[in-house]
Amino acid sequence: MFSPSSRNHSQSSPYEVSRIKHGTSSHEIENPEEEALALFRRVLRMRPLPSVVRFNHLLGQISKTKHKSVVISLFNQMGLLGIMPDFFTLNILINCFCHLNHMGFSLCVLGKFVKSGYAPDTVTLNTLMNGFLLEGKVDEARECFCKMTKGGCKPDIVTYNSLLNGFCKVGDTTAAVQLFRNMEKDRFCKPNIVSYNTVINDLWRTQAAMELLCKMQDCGPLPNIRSYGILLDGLCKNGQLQETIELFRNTEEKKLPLNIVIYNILIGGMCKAGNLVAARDLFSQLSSKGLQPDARVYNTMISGLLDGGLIDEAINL
DNA sequence: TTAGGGTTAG
Repeated sequence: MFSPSSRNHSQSSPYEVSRIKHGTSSHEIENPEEEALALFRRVLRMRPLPSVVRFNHLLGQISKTKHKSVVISLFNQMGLLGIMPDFFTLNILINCFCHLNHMGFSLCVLGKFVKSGYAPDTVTLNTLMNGFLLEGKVDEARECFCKMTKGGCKPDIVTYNSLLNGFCKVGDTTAAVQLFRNMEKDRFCKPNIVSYNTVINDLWRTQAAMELLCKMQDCGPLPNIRSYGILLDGLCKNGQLQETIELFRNTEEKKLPLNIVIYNILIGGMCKAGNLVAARDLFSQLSSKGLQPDARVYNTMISGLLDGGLIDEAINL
């Protein structure tokens, strides 16, 4: 039986936790979470007991409401009634432990998986890796990836992208690029737009980022507005004004849906370069493009004007 | 199939 201490819940019964949280009486069912819990309690009293599939349905529903420790408590109640967990139950349980930062318990369940004769699948792999990455444990995520794929688990695009993002977050660009190359070689799982944007976001200071964009334009997947946003931001940060303007024109030509973030990047870039005329021009274009300036754009424009000594204009903006 | 999950630009 699994019984980790919960960080977020008291020792009340699952149903009580739910009632307290939502302030309802025991007779009022107000949301799907309460409905699932009430149903679970009814199902526990049924004789003969329903199949494990029915229980999995309910556990899955409750798990989606983010009450992971409640799921674990219900799983234990199932055990007391002699309901054997199946492949799906165990994956749900692993997911709950991962979200509660109880990776030790997640690995215990994995052991139970193997002992019961189940082979962990892509869902198990992604869930475990996500658990490690949530804790910032990239090395453990990598080890998990290596061990499980060697053991026959097939990685999918999410497996790769999760690890890619993990490497980028800790600044391990070499590992990220290596993994990206492995994906390019993988016949079954080529990099997609998420993979490209993740790597471009990591390489924005380098020429390699622009080369990746060209590659996308030539061979696909086609870059989206976020790909351009990442690069425009990089060019602005590098002070490459001419390249910024060219790339922006390229974005316009491709008729990609320009948004307020793109304009804020450009306005900030122009202000930084001291080109307040261009910054003001971009700002004044917003309404004609159907875009509503938000607080951040105002902030960028006002800061630019103040830095340029145009105090009255900043006040009257 | 009942389970899981990825970029996140200002």
